[in-house]
Amino acid sequence: MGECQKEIVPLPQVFYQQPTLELSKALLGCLLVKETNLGMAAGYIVETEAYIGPGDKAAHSYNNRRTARTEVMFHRSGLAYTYQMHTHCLFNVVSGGEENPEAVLVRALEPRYGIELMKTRRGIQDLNNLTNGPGKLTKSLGITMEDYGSSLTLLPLYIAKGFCPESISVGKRIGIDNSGEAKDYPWRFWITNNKFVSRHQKSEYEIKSTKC
DNA sequence: TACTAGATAGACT
DNA sequence: GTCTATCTAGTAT
Repeated sequence: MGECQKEIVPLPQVFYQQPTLELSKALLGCLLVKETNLGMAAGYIVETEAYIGPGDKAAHSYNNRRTARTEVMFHRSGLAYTYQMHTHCLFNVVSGGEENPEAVLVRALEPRYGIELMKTRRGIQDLNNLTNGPGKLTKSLGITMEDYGSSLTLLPLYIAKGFCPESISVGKRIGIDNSGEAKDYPWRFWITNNKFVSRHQKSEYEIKSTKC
């Protein structure tokens, strides 16, 4: 409302061609946008996890498992990989390039645009509880299985430039306790001290941002 | 902090 | 047909 949204445009394909771990960090601070006939909803990405293909037991594509569900992971980077989990839909960014099935899970957002719409979709008023989890953010933005395989460089679902985080924390991934040694890999990234992260956890280390 | 129910798609036998 | 799962919300301890 009254805010200047003119500069919100999708990031180019080349953005998605960096290595998955780099992409996971680069996505922090970016704006995830979904436009529907109800309006636009968007938030800054504040938490991600990397899932690195055939060698990662926690990844759906472990051991190059190629099924109807994981098919899109084998396609080009920058596509949306949505996945139904219990009653929720989770959103991943395909990475790694053709025939290299990697992905970045977006775990939490900081609400930015369309906040009233998000509250309506979630049926709650608490801003702090709106998008602080992978299932919550998809519901807030209206991301569904219909977005499976869509390009993030095109409307209605896309990622745009946001801000540059001062510090990034690194730790173990969440919710993959049955994945053997893979559960200890430090492939979770979040913006240090951001209150919208899904879970507060001790970081293994922190990265002071030098890019942007 | 710990547990449990909810309620569903996809993978596999 | 059976089992598992990148989760959430609610309740009990």
